Amino acid sequence: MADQDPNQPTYSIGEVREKTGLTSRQIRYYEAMGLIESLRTNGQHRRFTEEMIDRLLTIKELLKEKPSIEAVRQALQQPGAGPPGLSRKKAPALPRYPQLGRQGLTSLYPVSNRADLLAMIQWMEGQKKKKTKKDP
DNA sequence: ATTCTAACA
DNA sequence: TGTTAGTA
Repeated sequence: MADQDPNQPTYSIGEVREKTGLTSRQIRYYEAMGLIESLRTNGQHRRFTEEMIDRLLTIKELLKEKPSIEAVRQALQQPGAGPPGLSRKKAPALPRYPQLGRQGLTSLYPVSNRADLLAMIQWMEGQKKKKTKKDP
């Protein structure tokens, strides 16, 4: 069988916006809500594989029947919720932003959270540097 | 020109 | 959600 192409094509958020009909705002929001993940370039720009695009299309359809992001997230976790032919072995989609919906960390003690800890630290690093347009 | 995050409407 | 500000 053909192995997975290590150079799977990826698309910018602008291309994904055209392919899915979703706005960039929605795409980013769904990611922040943990409905989907995306790749990042060195400059933090999102990249999407075709599978991610399929998932976004699924989310788009699901939102027509499900009234909440919460409901869509649950529907996505159940097998068979997506397009036929695509089987999800895992559903690694949980909110990654400690500030928004849900939390990024569950516990500090198990060192099994290394990835989450690093992600949070990087997020905090980004916060330090950012400028607020409204300074109270 | 495009995207990113945060914040405001 | 859309839009805007200030960056990278």
